[in-house]
Amino acid sequence: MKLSRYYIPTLKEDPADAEVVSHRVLTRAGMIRKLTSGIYVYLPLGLKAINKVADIIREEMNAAGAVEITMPSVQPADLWRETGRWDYYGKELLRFKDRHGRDYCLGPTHEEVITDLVRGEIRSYKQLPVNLYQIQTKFRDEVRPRFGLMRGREFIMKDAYSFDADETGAEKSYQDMYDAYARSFERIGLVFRAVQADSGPIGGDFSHEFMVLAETGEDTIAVCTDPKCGYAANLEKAVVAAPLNNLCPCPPETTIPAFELVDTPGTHTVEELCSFLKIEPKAIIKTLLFSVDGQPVAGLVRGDREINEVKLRNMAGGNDIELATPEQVKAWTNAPVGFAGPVGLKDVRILADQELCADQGWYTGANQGDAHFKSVHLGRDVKVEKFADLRVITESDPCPKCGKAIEFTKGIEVGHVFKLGTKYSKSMSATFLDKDGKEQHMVMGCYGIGVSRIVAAAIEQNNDEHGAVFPPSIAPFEACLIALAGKDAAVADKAEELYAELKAMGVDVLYDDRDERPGVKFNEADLIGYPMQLTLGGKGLKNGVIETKDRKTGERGELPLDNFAEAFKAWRESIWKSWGLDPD
RNA sequence: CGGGAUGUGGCUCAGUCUGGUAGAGCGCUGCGUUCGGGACGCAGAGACCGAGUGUUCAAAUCACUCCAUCCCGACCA
Repeated sequence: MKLSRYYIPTLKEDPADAEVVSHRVLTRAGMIRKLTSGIYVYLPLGLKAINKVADIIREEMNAAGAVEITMPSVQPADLWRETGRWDYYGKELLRFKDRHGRDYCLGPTHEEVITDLVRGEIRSYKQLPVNLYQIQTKFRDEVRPRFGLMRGREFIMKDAYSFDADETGAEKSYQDMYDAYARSFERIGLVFRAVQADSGPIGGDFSHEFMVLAETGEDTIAVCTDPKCGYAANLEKAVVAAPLNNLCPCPPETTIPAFELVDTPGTHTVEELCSFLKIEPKAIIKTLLFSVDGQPVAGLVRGDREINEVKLRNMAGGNDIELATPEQVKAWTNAPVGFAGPVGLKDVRILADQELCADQGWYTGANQGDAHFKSVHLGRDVKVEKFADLRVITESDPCPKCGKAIEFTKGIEVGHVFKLGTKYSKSMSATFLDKDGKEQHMVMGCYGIGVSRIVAAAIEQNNDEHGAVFPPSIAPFEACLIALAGKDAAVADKAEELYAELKAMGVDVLYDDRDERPGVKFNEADLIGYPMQLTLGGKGLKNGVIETKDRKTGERGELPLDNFAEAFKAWRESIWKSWGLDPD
C-alpha cells in the first residue's frame, strides 16, 4: 500500500477524552474515531489490525472443528422470553420495538438464536457434536463504557457454541476450545493467563477467562506463586481455603455469656465502632444487606474482610445482586445503615462466611440506632441459613489448591469459555434422540473472544513513549518502507523498486512515498508501531544499503541493496522470532 | 444510577471569577525558502462560543433547564 493513496489521519496531540494508552494511541495513530460514547469507527489501520486478529482466530477455530456462520444482530424478544433472560439480562440488553410494536433487542450474545437454530435442525445423536461460531458486531449497553476499544458498547466478538450428546463430549468440546484459545493468543503474540472465573449471567457451572496481563487491566487475578501448582482465578471467583479449625456449622452449645446491648452512638462504620469501643475489626461481624432478585439477603463477614458479592449471589441462588438502599436497610432492620446485625433479623435470609465459625463472642449491630450487641454467638443466637466461603480473597490468604502463597496481578479479559450444561437446551427444548431412541437435552458450551478488545489489549501490553509497538502478527502492516527522496529521483525509483520486491515476497508493507519531511515520517511510523521500519535515503543508496529499525528494541541496522530479498528475509525472521512468533 | 469535571474553528486549549469588538498553537489553502527525527517566512480560509429559556442597554461570560462527553464506584468479550 502506498501511503499517499491511503487514509491515516494522525493527530499530533493527545485527544482530550482518552485516558488509557491504547485509546490515546489508537486515536492519534488514526486507527479509530469515536462516533459516540462507546461506539467507534474503525479506520483502515484499525480495521486491518482487527482483521488480522480475526483471521488468526478463524484459522484456529476451523482447525478445532468449529464451523463459521453469521447470525443477525437484531433478535426477537420471544426467544429471550423463552430462556427468561428478557427479564434477567438487565439494562445491557438494548431493547426496542419495530413498527408493529413487536419487541426486539440488539444481540449482546447469541445463545438464544443459536439454540433456536440448532433445535430445528438436529434430531439425532448421529448429528452431534456440532460447534458453530461467528465473528460479528455485538451490542451491550454498558453502564459506563470507557477506555476506547477496551470497553465499548459496540464491539467485535467471536462467539462459538458447542452442542454435544453427553457430558463427556461437552468436556472435550470445552477442552478443544480452551486449547484453540490458548493457541490463538500465542499466535497473536500476547502474554496471557487462563484463570478460573465466575460464569455470570451467561450461566453454567464452569468457566475460564483468558487474561492479558497488563497494569491497566480492569480485573484482578489471584495467582499461586508456585508455578507447579498453577492455580489462577479471577478475584471474584478465587476460593478462600476453609480455616483450619473449621467448626461449620457453629454448634449451639457455648460457654460464653449471653449477648448484651452496648451503646455506640454515631458509629456507622467499622472504623468508628472500633475506635469507640477500642476493639479490633476482627472482633466484629459486618452485616451487609443485599437485594438478590428483589429478596432481602444478609451477608455476614468479619469486620476486616470484604464480602464477595458474586459468591453471595451464587450462594443465595440468584441472578441479580444489588447492595440494599438505605430505605431497604431501614425497612428490613428497623435501623439506619451501620447498625444492622443478624440477631433477631426477621424475613431476611442470613448467609455467613465460614470463617465466622472459628471464633465466638462477636460484636454485631443491634438493629437499632446507636447500639450494638456484644458476646453474640452465631450457633446460639442467630439462625444462619448457611455457612460458606463468602469473602474476597486477600494476598495473605494461602492458595486454595496447594496452600502456598498467592499474589495478585491485573488482567484484561480477552476470552471466556463456559460450560453451559443443559441450561439453554432445557429452557428452549433443544433435544435429540440417543442410541436407544430416548429424547435427551443437548449439552452446551459457549466461548467468546473480544476481537476488537484484543487490539487494545495488545497496545496496553506493548507500547512506549513514542506510541504502539505491535506484534508482527497483528500489526496493521508488518513493515513500513520510508523513502527520503526529496528531489532525488534515484531514491524514489529505488524505493519504488524495493516496494514492488517486498510485495512480491508477500510482505504486508506500507510504502511512505509522501513528500513529507523525514521527521514526520519517522514519528508517524513509531506512533503507529509497525514492527519493522526500512529507510532509504540518498546516503544509503550511494553506499548500497537500506537502513532498518526494530520498533520494539529500537535497534538499527543495514541491509545490502544488491542482495536485498535474502537479507530482508533473514531480518524479518529474527523480528518475528523476538516475539516468539513465526512469519509463516 | 450515585459522586466529580468539561463543552469556545478539524485538533489541543486560553478567555468565564470581575458582562462591553471572539483569541493562540497545531492542522488546512497559496507562494517562497527548506529537507535524516513532527521546519521557517509571508498571505489566507475556517466559530450563530453544546442547546433552550431568562436577567441586562449589552451575555462565550450571570441564572435556570436540558443535552453531550470524560473521570471515580455496582456489569462483561
